Amino acid sequence: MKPTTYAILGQLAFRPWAAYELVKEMRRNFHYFYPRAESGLYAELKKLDQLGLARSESQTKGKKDRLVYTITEEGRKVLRDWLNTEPSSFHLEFDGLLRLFLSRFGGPGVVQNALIKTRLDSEELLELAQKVGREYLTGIAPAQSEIVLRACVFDFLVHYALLYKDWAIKTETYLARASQLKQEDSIELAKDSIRTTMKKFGMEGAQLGYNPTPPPPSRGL
Amino acid sequence: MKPTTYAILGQLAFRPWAAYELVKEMRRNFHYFYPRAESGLYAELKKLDQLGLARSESQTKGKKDRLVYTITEEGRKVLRDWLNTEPSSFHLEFDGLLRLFLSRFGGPGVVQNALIKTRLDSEELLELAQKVGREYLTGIAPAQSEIVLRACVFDFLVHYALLYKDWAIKTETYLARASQLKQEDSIELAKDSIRTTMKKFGMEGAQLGYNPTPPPPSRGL
DNA sequence: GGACACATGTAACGGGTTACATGATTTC
DNA sequence: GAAATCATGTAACCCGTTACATGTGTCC
Repeated sequence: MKPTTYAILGQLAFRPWAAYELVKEMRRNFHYFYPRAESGLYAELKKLDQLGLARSESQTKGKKDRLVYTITEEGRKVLRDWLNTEPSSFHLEFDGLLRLFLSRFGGPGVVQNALIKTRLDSEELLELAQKVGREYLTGIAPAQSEIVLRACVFDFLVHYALLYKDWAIKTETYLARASQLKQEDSIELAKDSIRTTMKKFGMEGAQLGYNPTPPPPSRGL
Repeated sequence: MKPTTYAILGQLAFRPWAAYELVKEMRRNFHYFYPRAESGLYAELKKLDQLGLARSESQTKGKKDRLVYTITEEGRKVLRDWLNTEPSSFHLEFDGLLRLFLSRFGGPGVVQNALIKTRLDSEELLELAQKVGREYLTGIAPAQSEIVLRACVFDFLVHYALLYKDWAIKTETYLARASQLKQEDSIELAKDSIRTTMKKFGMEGAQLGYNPTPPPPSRGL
């Protein structure tokens, strides 16, 4: 019983699904916070059947047979038990940030690349979120009756996407600025940035290393 | 050559490290956006040596020998090449959100559990971030000279942590409120939430499904 | 001198992905 | 009727984790 199993079982708990539809729905629902390769899902469904947690029934649609899976009582019980289990922590892998971190060992395009990729991906997510949001508002979403819970997921996902987008944009600006400064000034800029973030969120220590009277930048004349 | 390899190689590019220190530093640096089991890192170091991307030299500290790894020219080249490669997308696994999504199939504590766990984890990250931030501001951070780039990472991580914390808190409130409403009202609440989020971020379609004159809640008398 | 954290691994296991395979169905 | 897309898998592989194993400083 691996986590993936429960994700599928959970999706099955809403209603019976034909394999393909189930897979598509899971992509739509989980892709951004619980991504799994589609091939794995088909395999997992077979196993659920073998274990007696779901039953498959062949239905004819058009000329092709398709397997429709239904959760069993046993399946519901297993799912319920898992849900009463301790959740594990969120877990992120952010390649772009790693590259930024190491960017001084690469060519000049590394940072740009990482930030652009981040922005594009976040925008893709935002598109999707927008589409889904509209569906719920117009009442045509496939899981309309689940709207109360789904609104939480929606909310998370939108803010999550915006985190990346905003970060990518502001970081681009920040690094562009920093690259035009003398080293010591760029260091001050960095400290300012850290200080600002800390202050913004009420973290203690934000006043550290503060230069009380920064010499005004001498402009000509 | 897997991503982990490059992460280590990258860390090695800053300076030579004794295995243990390297592992600790990587934990500190990458744990929240590129987590890897420590045992794997030791194994990976050996492989870097075999491949000629790093060289290990035994040094004596106290009475015990420790291997100190240094990146080679070849290693730097490999790292550089990788950095010029396309980054992959960010990739999140958020068990808590999955559980929230499926919470109606579990007992009553599921949602609470998921939200509490989320908040605790986010607070842990915030603690760490605060500590690191202070180190940079006071100038005692181990990679002080990297401050310009690290400030970006810091910024991301703080906002990332706050995303979870804020979300957990507001979701708790939202769901508590929703659970006290009649079903139709909770649906309106959900739609409002979706609408608000969409509007807040300038997404089109936020006006959909809007009930122009919601009947004022009738209060007694 | 017993306990506990430090420091470094290794062997086995397992979950998940990649890449491919195959028929059916629609499209032009 | 050729090409593309739908629908469903499967077999191989690989990356990473878990769970241990072992010696060594260090603290009371």
